[in-house]
Amino acid sequence: MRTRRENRGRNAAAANRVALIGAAREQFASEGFDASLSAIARQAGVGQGSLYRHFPDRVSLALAVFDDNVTALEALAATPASTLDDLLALITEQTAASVAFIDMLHASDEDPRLRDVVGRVRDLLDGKLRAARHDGRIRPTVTADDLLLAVRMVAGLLAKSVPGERAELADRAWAMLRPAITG
Amino acid sequence: MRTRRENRGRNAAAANRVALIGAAREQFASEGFDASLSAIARQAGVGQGSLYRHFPDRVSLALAVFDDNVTALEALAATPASTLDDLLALITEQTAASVAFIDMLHASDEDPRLRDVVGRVRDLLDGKLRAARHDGRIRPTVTADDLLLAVRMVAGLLAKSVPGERAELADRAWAMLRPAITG
DNA sequence: TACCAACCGGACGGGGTCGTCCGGTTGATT
DNA sequence: AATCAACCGGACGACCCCGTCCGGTTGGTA
Repeated sequence: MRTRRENRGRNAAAANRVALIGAAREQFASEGFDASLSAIARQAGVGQGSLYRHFPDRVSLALAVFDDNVTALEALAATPASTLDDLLALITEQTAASVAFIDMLHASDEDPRLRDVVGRVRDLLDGKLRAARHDGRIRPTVTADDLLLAVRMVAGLLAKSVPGERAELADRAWAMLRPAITG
Repeated sequence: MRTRRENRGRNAAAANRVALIGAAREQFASEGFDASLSAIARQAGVGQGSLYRHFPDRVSLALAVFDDNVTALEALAATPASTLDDLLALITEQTAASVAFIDMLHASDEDPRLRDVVGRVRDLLDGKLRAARHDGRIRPTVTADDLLLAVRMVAGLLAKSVPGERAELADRAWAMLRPAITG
């Protein structure tokens, strides 16, 4: 929460943008994708006007927040040493950290920008899956869509649970799902 | 949606109650546990006042709606011929039919009445699980809590999906989870 | 210094919900 | 017919959110 005096004037734009993204990250994390935009502006110490000037709609704000997440996933996947399990673990960690990221993974929403995010995640899973088919013990019938389904199941479980219990719940959930993947 | 004239007067109470439960069932099904109470009263063709007179709070209305669901589950479980799979199938069917029932199954909520509902479901799963340990092929380490976890995973998946896709999604989800149960 | 483009905060209108409160209707009872 | 307990619908005040609009501030520039 920034003070209200320092963010006026000509070159406050960049700082305001950063503050908005930070506040949005927190609100999205706890409240989900439908978090109140007013609350985000409030927490950022910024007027409603500035919020809408920087981010014309809720989706563009969400993309600014969660692009970091997907970028981190892509960076991990690009490391040849990283395994499919590593990737699933990071996704799980990210979902545990933010209800809105869970919401984005489901994206039954119509906005194509949100579907693109899911597409990127799916592609990463697909890539690692192909690599793992050779290296590890992967059940041959498993598809990338199956993996995405599993991710969504775990995510949906975490969505409606107390943050403190998420890590343990995720472990139990993956313990049940892993046999279906590794055979 | 009832007409507005027939539900005045001294003995309209019972009819209003029925209309409210019906409207609530529909609204809860599509909007989830947080459905608008105003909308429910509106759809029932009943004033706000009557809604709150019959059901002082949202939970009591939800209980009136979903007691039927749990009763049906208990009836099925009481049939000796019914299997654990039958029970899981009916639960899945009920969750697919109502977002609010999904919400109730998670009940990270503090209200003890909601937790009781989950408790009843858990007990049913526990009973059938014990029976199935003798009859069918059940992995011995599986507990009732594991089953509840699986149910919640599938439910959480269905919660954020288009109703039309739910049946197929549920099938795929259970296909992945079944190995963890039957071993 | 005087100007002004760029940017800002927050008020505002429109819309929704919640829960309460009350005047009005109904029909059983006397 | 007169009464009145039981019950009803919906208005109402308090609250919140969304998205726009505008007067006000800032600081670079001439």
